[in-house]
Amino acid sequence: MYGMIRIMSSVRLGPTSYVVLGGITLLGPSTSYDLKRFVETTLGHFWAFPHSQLYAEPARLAEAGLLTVEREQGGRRRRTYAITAAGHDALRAWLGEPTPGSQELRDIGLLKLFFTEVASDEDLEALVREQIAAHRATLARYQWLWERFGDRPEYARRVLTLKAGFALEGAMISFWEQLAEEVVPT
Amino acid sequence: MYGMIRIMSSVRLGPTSYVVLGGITLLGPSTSYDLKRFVETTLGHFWAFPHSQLYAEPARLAEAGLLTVEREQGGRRRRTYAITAAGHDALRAWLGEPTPGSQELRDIGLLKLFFTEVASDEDLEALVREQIAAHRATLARYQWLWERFGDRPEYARRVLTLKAGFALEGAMISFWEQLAEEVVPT
DNA sequence: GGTGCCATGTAACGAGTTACATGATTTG
DNA sequence: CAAATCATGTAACTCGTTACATGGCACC
Repeated sequence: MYGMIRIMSSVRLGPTSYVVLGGITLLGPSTSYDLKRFVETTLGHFWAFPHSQLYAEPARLAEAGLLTVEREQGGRRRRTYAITAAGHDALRAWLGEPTPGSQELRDIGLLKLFFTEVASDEDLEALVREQIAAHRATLARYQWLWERFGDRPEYARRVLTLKAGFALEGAMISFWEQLAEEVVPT
Repeated sequence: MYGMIRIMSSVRLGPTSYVVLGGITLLGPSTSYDLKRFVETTLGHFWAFPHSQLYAEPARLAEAGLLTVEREQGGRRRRTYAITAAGHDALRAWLGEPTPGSQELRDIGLLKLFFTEVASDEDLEALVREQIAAHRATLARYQWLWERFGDRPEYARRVLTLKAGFALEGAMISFWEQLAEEVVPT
C-alpha cells in the first residue's frame, strides 16, 4: 500500500490504520460502527474505506498496543476502542513525516475516456453527459455539507478537505463541460 | 472492486481487465512488458497498475477466451497476447454501459490535512509546502508530455485525460497555495 | 567475454471486496 | 408484536504489494 511503515513489533501501518487512529483521536473511544459512520460522512467522500476494514483494522491495532479494546457484556457485545499513548505517538509521527506526492485518482470515467477511440461517438457523448451529472451531484453534496458544517469553528481543520473537494469537482466539471462542447453535437 | 462485472463463463472483469483489453486493442498484440510500459507512461499517471497485475491479468483473460496467448520458443520465451472477438466485445460493452460517478482520490496529503488538528503547526506548514511542490512537479510532467504528444492527431483521444490532469493539478495547486497563505506565517 | 541493467516472470502475504449472517432496535 | 431496518460482525475470495529470481541483451 501507499507508504506503509513498520513500527515497533512489526505492525504495518497504512492509510487505513491512520484513519482508525485519527478517527478515534477525534471522536474519542469508539466502536467500529462509529468509525464507519464518521468515515462515511467525511473522508469517505474522497477515499472509501470499506466497513469490513474498519472492523478488522482496530483489532490489529489493539493487538499491537496502539489501541485498547473493551467489550460490552450484554446487549450487542460491541467492542469499544480507545487510543493508547503508543497509538497517539504513531499518529503524530505519521503526521510529522514528509509526504510524497502520492496521489491516485481512480476515476472510471477518465479510464473510459482514455479508451474512447475504441468506442462509438454515442458512447462518448453518453459518458460526457453522465460525468457532468455525477460531478455536479457530488459538488452539490459538498455544498450541502459546507452549509451544514462550514462555519463550526471546532471543525475548521476538517472542512479544509471539503474545500479541496470544491476545487477538484469544479475543475472536473469544467473539464467535462468543455469536452462536451467539443464532442457533443448541439 | 469498482463495478466488477461477470461475463460468460464467470470471469470477473474489473478496471485492470479493461486496461489490459484496451491496451492490447490500442497497441496490437503485446507482451506484459509492453503493457507495463504503456500504462506507466499514460494511465499510470493517475491510476497505477502494478506490473505484477499486468502479468497475471492477461493470463486470466486468455483463459477466459478474451485474449489469445502465444509463447516464444527461444530467447526470452515471452508470451504475446492478442485480443479476440470476445475480448473486443467485452471492451466495447464496458465502454457502452453507464458509468456511475465512481471516483476516488487517494491522496495522502489530503488525508493528513484532515487530521491536522492533531498535528503541530510546523507539521501543517511542512505538509502544505510539500504538497505544493509535489503538485507543481506533476503539472510540469504533464506539460512535458503535452509538448511531446499534444498535437499528434493519432493520440487526440488519449491526450484528453492529460487535459483532465492539467485541470486537476491546477486546482490542487490553487487549493494548497491558498491554504499556504492562511496557515504559513510570512 | 564479462558486467550490469533490462525484461520477464513467480511467490507469499496482506489488504480490499462482497456476501452472508444474526441479533438489537425502532417503527408502524 | 411483527416487520423492517440498523448494527455488528465473519468468511471467502480476489486483488494489490513487495520481494525475489533468473536469464537475455547491450555495451564496454
